[in-house]
Amino acid sequence: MPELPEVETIRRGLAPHLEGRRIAHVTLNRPDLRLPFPTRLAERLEGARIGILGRRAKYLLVPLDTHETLVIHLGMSGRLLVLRPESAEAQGRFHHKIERLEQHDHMVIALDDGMRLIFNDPRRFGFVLLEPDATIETHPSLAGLGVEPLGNLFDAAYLLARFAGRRTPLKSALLDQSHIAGLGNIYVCEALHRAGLSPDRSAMLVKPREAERLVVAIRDVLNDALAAGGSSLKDYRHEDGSLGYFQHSFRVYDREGQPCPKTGCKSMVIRKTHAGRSTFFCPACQG
DNA sequence: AGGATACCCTGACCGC
DNA sequence: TGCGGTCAGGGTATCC
Repeated sequence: MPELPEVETIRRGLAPHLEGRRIAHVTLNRPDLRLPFPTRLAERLEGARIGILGRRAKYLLVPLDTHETLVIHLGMSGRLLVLRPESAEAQGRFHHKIERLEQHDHMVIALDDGMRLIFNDPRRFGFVLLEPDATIETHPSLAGLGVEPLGNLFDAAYLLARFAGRRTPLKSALLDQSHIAGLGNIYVCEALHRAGLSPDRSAMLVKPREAERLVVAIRDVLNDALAAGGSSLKDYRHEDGSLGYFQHSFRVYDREGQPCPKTGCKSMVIRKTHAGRSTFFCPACQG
């Protein structure tokens, strides 16, 4: 489920429960996810106090007073839950269909106030790193990441420079984390529609004025998603990172065959694949 | 070297 | 109800 807005929403949701807490106990229920768990992960975490949560692209950063940072990537199906040990919520979780989730609770971090942070991931495309603070940015997984799309370094000039000479379709270029870090398949589709640009355009052929539109569209779609996540956060009593996407805000994603939502456009959303991933777009108003 | 493809894994869904 | 095929929001290894 997680692209940048979802990971950021999870970060905000987890922060009040984790920051300042000490890790009491760590349970690993298998040796690996997509990657092996770091060596001696439990011992290195236990006793550590958690600092201010951060985020880089789709990575959640959990700094510790041991001068190491726990890095969590949720992959496609990863979820983070915070549960009270004996709460009604926990009981409900067990007695309802969600009990199946426990089957994929791969890492459980018990805090000094009794709360438990649970990393659940059915597909196990997620992974966990534990690295010294000083070398986080140079870790192979993070070293090649491009700019944050909501940061000051992201603008039309940057996009044009990165796209120069790239024949790849615009859709693929936007998904490339080495250009813009944090966009995923959904928000790329949404941003292209908002900008009125075809996913099939060669990246190198995007004009300056179009790049401006694209930057605005990307920022807007991410900020809208963050606002939606933020509003749904308020409704959570036991904090739960698994907020999901704000379904109703999608204009083209997963809407194959439905009318293009752009005012005055009478065409239909179609689907095609780029580099193995589905792209949803309007062939009429995305040129 | 850049760009497309295969693959990791489980679950949901659809048509038969 | 079951079975097979398809698809899924990500990242990386490996090919051309």
